[in-house]
Amino acid sequence: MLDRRFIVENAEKVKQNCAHRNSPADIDRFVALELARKAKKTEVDQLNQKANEVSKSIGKADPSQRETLKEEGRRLREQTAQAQAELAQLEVEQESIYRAIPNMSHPDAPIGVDDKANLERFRGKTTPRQFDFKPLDHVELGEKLDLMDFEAGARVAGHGFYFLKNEAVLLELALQQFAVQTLLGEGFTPTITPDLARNDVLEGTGYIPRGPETQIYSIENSDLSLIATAEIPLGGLLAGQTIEAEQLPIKLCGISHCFRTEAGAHGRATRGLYRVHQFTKIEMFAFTLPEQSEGMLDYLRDMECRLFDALEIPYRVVDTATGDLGGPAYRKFDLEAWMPGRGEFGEVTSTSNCTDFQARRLNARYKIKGEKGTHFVHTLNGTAIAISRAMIAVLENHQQSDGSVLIPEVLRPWVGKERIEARRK
RNA sequence: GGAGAGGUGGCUGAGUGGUCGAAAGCGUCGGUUUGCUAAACCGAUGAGUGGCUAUAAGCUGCUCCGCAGGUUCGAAUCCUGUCCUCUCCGCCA
Repeated sequence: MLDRRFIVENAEKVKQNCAHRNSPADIDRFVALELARKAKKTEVDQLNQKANEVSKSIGKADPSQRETLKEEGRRLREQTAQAQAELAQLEVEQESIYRAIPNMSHPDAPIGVDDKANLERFRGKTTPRQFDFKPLDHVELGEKLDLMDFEAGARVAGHGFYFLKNEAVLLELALQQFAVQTLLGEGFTPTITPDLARNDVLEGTGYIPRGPETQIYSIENSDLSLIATAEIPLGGLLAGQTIEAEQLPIKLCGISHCFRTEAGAHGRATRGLYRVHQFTKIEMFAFTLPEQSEGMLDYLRDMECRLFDALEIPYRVVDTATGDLGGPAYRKFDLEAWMPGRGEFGEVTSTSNCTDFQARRLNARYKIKGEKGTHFVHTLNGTAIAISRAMIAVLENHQQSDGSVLIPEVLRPWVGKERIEARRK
């Protein structure tokens, strides 16, 4: 969330930003409520002050005075309770608007209401291959090479679930190893996170666990949900904590399963591994000082480029338009890999600078030695490798005319072979 | 799953109704001492959020002792609920 005072003092800017980001939040109403809230809070404080004074005096008072003072105290506490109730009412209304206000946007982010305004910034080192045969998509490849079983997945858990088999399993583990080892070399602390998290952690990171549009599976009779990304538990890592400024930046690598209901996503791009309910993801996450976050975003994006360049996968880097940023992101870059089977680019990574938007809700702060007070950290997240989508790109880009798939050089140590041979069934 | 113990400031830990935002120790910061380091000694040292003054510093209100309620003029302290942690037992990869 944004700073309340910032909203009041920059109402016009915030309003314009909301327009750019398709947010219906009523900023004028919010500002009015904020002023009313402050006034009411002052009233509550003053009543409390009087009541406290009376309460304190009773202990020292002459016994004959006590009953009169008690009566006075009772009366003041009643008034306080009344004012407090009014304050709470204001806060409830304000909160619902507050939650709908998105983060501010980076001045260089392309302005536009949806993903059509996204701007391609540059391309990866690998250029798309010219195939001298008709490339298959990963589902066909998977079937021919016996790498995935979607039917069995559906029998066991429904549409959107799958079994990985044979080399696909080796490939998944290899992609994990490759990503983790690369990040390890860059000083990221590797973690395996819980795959479930409390709903307040979800909310702190900007995910909404309930409601008709939710992407989140929640666990019945508990306040736990399955995580949609390791960003959630990693953000929660410092929830409610205050750390020393010199510990920043903190670079984390989180390995987790990700679960998404994909509500309302039926129809397009649901074939195969592209849009599934469960996948493994290696995620990068960073806590930084405010002045470090812009540089860190570039760094995370460059890490993603490095990984996909090394996998010899063609991609483009897209600067996400304001209307497509979601709530918490200040700026976001996506890598879209070329997927020959689909004949189009498909999103494989996404990295965001959330500035202090998540930190404020998570209450993650830092303090500078020798200085009074605390400040909110900045949080950033970025996909290192989302296995299912990376697997699509690897299989489709590295398929050969004889039906086999060449394993990218960097994965061979972990796959243990250089090629997935076409099978003779 | 069963039984028990406990959640207090950066940490350890005292505090059972008013003088408690909270002892003491550790840590941290500043100073004295010192050839240097260490030690010793002295002093300072929680956070959030408003207001006043304002270069800065400062002054001041309110809130916060896991969280939410309740009792009371008054709650870290009493009551209820809830979450979490730890120990033991059982079960289990």
